[in-house]
Amino acid sequence: MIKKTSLKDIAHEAGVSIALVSYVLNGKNTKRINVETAEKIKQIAKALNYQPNQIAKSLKSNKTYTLGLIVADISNFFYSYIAGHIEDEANRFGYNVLFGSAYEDPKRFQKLLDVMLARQVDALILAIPDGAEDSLNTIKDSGVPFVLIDREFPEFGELNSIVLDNYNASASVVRKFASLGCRKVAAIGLESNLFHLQERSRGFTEIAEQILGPSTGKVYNLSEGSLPDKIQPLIKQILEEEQVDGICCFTNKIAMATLPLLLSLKVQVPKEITIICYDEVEAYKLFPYPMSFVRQPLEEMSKEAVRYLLGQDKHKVMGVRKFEAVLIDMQGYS
Amino acid sequence: MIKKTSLKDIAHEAGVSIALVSYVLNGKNTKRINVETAEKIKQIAKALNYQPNQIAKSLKSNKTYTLGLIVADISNFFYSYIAGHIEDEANRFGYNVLFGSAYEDPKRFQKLLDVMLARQVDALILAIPDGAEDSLNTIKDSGVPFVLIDREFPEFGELNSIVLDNYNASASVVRKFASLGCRKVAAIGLESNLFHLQERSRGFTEIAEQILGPSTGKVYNLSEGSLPDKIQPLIKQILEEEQVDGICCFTNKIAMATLPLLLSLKVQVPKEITIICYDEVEAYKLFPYPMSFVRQPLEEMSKEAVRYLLGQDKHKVMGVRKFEAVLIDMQGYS
DNA sequence: CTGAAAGCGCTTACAG
DNA sequence: CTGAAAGCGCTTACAG
Repeated sequence: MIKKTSLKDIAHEAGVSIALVSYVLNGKNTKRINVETAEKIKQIAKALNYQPNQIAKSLKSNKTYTLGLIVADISNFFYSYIAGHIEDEANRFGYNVLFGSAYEDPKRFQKLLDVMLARQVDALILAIPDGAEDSLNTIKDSGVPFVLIDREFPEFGELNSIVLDNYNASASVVRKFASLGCRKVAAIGLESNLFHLQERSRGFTEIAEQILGPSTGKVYNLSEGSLPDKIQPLIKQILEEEQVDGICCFTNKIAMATLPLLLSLKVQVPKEITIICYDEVEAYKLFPYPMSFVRQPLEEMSKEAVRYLLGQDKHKVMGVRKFEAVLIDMQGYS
Repeated sequence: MIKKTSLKDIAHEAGVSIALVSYVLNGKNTKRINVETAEKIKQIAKALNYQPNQIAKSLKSNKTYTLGLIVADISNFFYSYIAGHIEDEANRFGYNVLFGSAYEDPKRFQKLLDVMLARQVDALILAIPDGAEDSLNTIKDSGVPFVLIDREFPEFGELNSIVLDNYNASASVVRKFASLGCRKVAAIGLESNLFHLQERSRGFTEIAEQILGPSTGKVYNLSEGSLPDKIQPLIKQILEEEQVDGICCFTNKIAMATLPLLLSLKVQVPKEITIICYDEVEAYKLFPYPMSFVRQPLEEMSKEAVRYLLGQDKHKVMGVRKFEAVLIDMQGYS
């Protein structure tokens, strides 16, 4: 019960060599093997409930059929949704997924990365934190195929990256605001050097300037940790002092801090303020007022990452692949 | 860059045996080794950026430092939250987590299980689906330490399980309804033989009978797939024909189908109906009316599972450990 | 048609 | 103080 059966056990039982058992069970050199011997071996393997030891296989083949996935936080729906689709697609290729959350901490990220490389993962899908550019060297030096997801680092050349076209997404957010009659909008973002967030800001400000006029699209950045404390004064400031009539939340975390606040402050949505958020969460279904959100094609993006890594093309350079967002309108129930 | 450095490389470079390098790098037999040789070896290891191959280590040691986690659906917050805490705690023990979603499908579950066992995971944390009792034999025969999470199978003896005290949780739900003045309540559950769901039903019906009177606590079960279609007629029936004044949703999925419906039907909460849901989700923060929910101590439960498996006690039988729920009141913003 | 042998990268009891 | 050797469970070129 504790001892697992190995090729040796089967070989012993069948009175043949280990090599032969290996050939039979793997269906190799199959034509030159005595049919009866083969049958007998298979019988015994089944009877002993043989399960090949993947560790031993991996040592020989240098393939672990394991995909390493490092996200910011698996308990954030954005990443768990991605993780689910990555797993599904990986399974299709006979792969399993080893995951880790780096919580946007470069040290934790590097540690997870080291562990995954030591475990000889065949490929990596990574949401690299801000400030972990050093880890890029580890990754490149390892020679393990990788794709960055939801992150890009243009200053490091054309790294394989699967990202939203964030500039464009923000542009369509601003256009949506304009079409809903907004005159002056604001966005709440995160204090971060991450390029994809910068792009959100840049698109927001530039397009606001372009279609609503100068200084109509300010972006206010908070640190993730200070959200609970600082979001309320910020919202008040934006609404009262800045006379803004449209707010865009740049992440679902920010949205989940902002929306309850609007409810408790009894701000009239969308009469006083129009709301557009990045990233779909189920929670929006409970928000009683009309709002819109930016949907990333996450399923497609996840699967694309896996297909690239496990398909034919892993040794070609993919470079940066941008996906277009879809803006979704929600009516609310008020 | 592609070729990883091995003990052999270091040994060659240092002009010593592989064994010696292994001893030095693992700090074994350390006192009987020439200090200078040791230093030299360490230098070279560092210079060549040596990372031990875990696969080879595992083959020898029969330890993979991998924890297998099979949940119903990683993209459901309930499980991704658990997964996050399991990972954190596992990391603390030097372990990594291989995960899979079985989507409540016994075949998928068995397949994931087989793969994880073939990969020689050191321990398993499992949310076994309804109808996958056969897999229990695979698990037991493997001899791999395991804990069921959020599931229990009393008909199979005292399997290690970490669960909510679901009977008690439902009891406190009913008491809460009563204290809020409800006279006749109903619950919406899932068509399933899973014991923990049965217990929720049993506690609900029995305690309702006890404190509100006969036939005051019916449970309506829907299949997960039919939720989108059948929830609306069911809610209408419950409200209009059955004259119920309190509804309990037995899972967060059911809650996320029911609550938006109440909004769109403009049902007055809590005037017409009082709502209590199982399992916390962030979304409740956006629900504009007062409601209550059953909070499972998931962090503690997750960590307990890991500690049992990776700590001292893994070869003792843990049996069923029940955790008590906490009922949380939410004011809403209406 | 089948087997002995080498080897994947490590560890460790044993011998010197 | 150090090394040769066996072995973890597999695969596979080679020999017969």
